[in-house]
Amino acid sequence: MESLNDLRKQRIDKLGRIRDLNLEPFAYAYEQTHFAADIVAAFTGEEQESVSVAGRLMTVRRMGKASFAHLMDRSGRIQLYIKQDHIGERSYDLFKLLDIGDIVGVTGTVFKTRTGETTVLAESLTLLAKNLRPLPIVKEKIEDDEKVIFDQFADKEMRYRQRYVDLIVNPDVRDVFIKRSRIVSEIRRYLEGRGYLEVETPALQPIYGGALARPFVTHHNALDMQLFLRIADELYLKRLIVGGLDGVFEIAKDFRNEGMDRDHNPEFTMLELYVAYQDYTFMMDLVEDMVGRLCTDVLGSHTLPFHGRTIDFRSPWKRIGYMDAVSEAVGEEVHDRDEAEIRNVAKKAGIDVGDLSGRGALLDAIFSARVEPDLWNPTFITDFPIELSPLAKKHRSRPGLTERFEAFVAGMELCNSFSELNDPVDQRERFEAQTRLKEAGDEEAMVLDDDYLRAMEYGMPPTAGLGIGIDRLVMLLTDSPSIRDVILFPTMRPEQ
RNA sequence: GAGGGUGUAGCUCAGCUGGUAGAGCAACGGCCUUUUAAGCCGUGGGUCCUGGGUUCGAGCCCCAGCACCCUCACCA
Repeated sequence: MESLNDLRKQRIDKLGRIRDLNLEPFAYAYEQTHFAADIVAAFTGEEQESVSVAGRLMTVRRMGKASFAHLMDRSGRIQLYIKQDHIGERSYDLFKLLDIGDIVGVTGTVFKTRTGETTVLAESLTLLAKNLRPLPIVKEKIEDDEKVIFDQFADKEMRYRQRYVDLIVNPDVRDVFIKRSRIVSEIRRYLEGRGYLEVETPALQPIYGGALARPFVTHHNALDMQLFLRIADELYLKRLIVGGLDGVFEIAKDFRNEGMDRDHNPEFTMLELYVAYQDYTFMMDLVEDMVGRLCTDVLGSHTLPFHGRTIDFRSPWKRIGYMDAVSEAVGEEVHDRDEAEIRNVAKKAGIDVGDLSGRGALLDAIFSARVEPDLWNPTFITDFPIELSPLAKKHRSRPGLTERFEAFVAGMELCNSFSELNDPVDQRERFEAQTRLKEAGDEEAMVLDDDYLRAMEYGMPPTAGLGIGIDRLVMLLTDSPSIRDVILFPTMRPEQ
């Protein structure tokens, strides 16, 4: 009788047998004096050091009255050697009742086995938490300095739904999320070090804005009103620029009610930064410098592997104008062409323009199909058409364009930035153009935000703004193929 | 949203042309005081994703559904 239920019953039965030994299977605390990896790194083979380690049993090899096991803590693994004549009969009886997955504390002395593995010779063994549900058994060995893994826990659905199991048995997964955490704290440190203020703005908004996207809608009972989950922080952060905070950033979840794929999750983390008295060229330099800093400080290199190739994050990144990139891709100048001419160019290039209308949308179709996929090493695409950029300032010298750039890496958009539009009259006209698109059925068009315009009418300094998708940045820096590999609990349909 | 794929023991996977459901690891019992993917001997373990259908008989064929994965479309 050993279905999952029976395996659980066996282990629940062990709880009683452990209590029969006068031991409690769920402890309150345990004093750790060392972490596994530190012991392994520091031990020379001489000293008779006593250590207390705590963690999860990952392997057990029993040989009658003596056994070896591996314990895993936050730092890594260390081998345990448990001998009945060392820890006593009662503790060894306890050990015989333990399973892979149990959490234990062990005090003992460090030594090296005959085969040279640094090991803790146990003097005492404490059960800290009994496992009742069998863990996937992943085995590994080192062959020709390569780690070979057997029976890896690989089912993506189970890995995402039960991330706790994934984290226990797949050390690479754990490494990715540790790196993610370091990347975010390094960004904070970088920005705080330059005097920018971290702020928090509403996630529940009566009017959504700051990006072109469909929102999630919710309802507030007490106010009996519709609220939207933010699709961007942008308009609130720029209100703070009006308010004189001059340099503000926010690292927060945005929510967009759209499709999901390798690089889209409905909730995702965005860094937005606004700096008064600067323009988009300042922001380009900042992005290049900050990402470069992350490469060296977190990953230890400016050239990183990604999808079997290498990404070179060294400065300076390539910079190319949007219209130049499109012209080059189709082998034809598109700068001064009107909508009909650009439609023809797109068709000639074999791009399905379907029912697209508007010069900007057509250019974007060409850009997405012919330019974006080929941008492997970090590249700034600059000076986007005004139709695509309702919150960006008109280019100071090139009509029809805005002072805006996006950085692309490995065919993926990494960030979006512009010299912020600070002319309230111009901004009102752009909003009105968006309203016309919305009335024509564009569900992603922006909604006019009167309070934002009111704020801008009080006077907004020239400002550079930036948004970086943190999830995508982490994907690039950790060679992760899917956004779900860098989000601890990606959005899933519920089970059953 | 479209197309393709996958779903069998706790985990990783076999399962032929439709004929009583298999392996390794894990578990359980026995032996074993320097092992390491996996010592030796033995035992048990299944909603074959779900619901219909065809058939004497379905893990396998048909229909519908669910979940996940991949590609494409939209989007950051």
